[in-house]
Amino acid sequence: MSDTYHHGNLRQALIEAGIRIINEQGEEQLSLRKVAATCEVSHAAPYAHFKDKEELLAAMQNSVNEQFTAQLQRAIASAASAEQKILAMGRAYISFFCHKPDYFTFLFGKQKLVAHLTMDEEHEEDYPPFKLLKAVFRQYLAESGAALPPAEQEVGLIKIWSSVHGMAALACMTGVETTIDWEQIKLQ
Amino acid sequence: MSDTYHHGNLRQALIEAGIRIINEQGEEQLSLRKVAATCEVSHAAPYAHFKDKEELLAAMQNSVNEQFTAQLQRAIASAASAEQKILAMGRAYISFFCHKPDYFTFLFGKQKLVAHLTMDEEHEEDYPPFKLLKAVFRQYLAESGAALPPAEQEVGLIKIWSSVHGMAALACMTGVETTIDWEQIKLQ
DNA sequence: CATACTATCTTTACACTGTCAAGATATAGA
DNA sequence: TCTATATCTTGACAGTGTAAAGATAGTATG
Repeated sequence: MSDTYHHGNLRQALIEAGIRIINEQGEEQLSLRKVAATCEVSHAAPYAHFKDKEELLAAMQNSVNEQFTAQLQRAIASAASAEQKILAMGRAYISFFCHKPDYFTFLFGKQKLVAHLTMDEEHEEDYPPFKLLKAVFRQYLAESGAALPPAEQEVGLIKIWSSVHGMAALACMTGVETTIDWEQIKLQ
Repeated sequence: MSDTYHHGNLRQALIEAGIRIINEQGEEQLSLRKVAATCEVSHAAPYAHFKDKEELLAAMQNSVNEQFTAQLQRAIASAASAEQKILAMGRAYISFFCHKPDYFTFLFGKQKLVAHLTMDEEHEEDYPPFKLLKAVFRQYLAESGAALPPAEQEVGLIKIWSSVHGMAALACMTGVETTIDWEQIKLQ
């Protein structure tokens, strides 16, 4: 199969066009027909390369994940110890998605909630469950007598929330809830 | 405006029907027309109560969040210290979504990725970035000389991943990246 | 070279979606 | 009783994913 068939390499072109649309217009604006039109091809042409819309989406995610993995790999290359590598991965992880925020929602979903994850009291009313955790966390800080600066308070809060959230995700999807030792969640 | 107008209380009925559809058929199967049909009402009737499909979705999320908050509140009621409350909230958080897994994806998005968050080597090939973290984490365990049981290994891994993931979400959505002290991510 | 074969792409069609506009209907208030 | 308003129905439209049938162009086989 040649490289300059009817279109050239439509499969790859569709993947790249889809990713470009997501970055420029957001995921909810992505449709098979629009991707096909971007490649100047009929609306049913993608079905020669992908069984589904889902299969194109999966191919797009694979492509993004390759870039993501490459960046992580680059980050740990120069780190000495494993602990350093973990920290470097954390930085690279966040850096990657900060430069391409649409990739984050594309890979992980909506996630709008986390915008409320700050300790300031302005967005207090936004997300009730998190408001509750904030209040309890302030109480915890008071009890433990620690006078942390605001930035560190935020980090502590995020650590708790994201740990629990990640565990809930794991437990929901895999059902391994009972194997988790909850005492491990404790602060510090 | 009476309580037994044409339909009774269509607004509430639509919200409940929508939630039921999500629990029984999944979110991707939810459509305005199907919700309307479930309430035995014409396909345009919801527009008397909701401007958008999005507005109905938001109302449904509010309803679920109310249940969620109530369960968290119940959990912390009997806890003595703030630290105990945080742990109780963590347990209640996970318990809530374990009993209604579709609520989790409904509120937080896809999240299928986290199914790979186990330390067993079977799903190793699933998600390359996470595979990388797993390898580095094993290396870290070896370096630190700790012989943790598998369950605790998983918890450590989840703590790191979910912390970084949660911080990436925060940084992407709010742009507060620079205020975070990364040294805090360290293990323990 | 001629033929058959296969991958690729187009055209047409269908059911389904969200949304809007115009009209019907029933309740509330004057 | 009359009017106004909220609620609901009907009908329409553009856009969606997808399947079927046909056209086209490359590849392989004789």
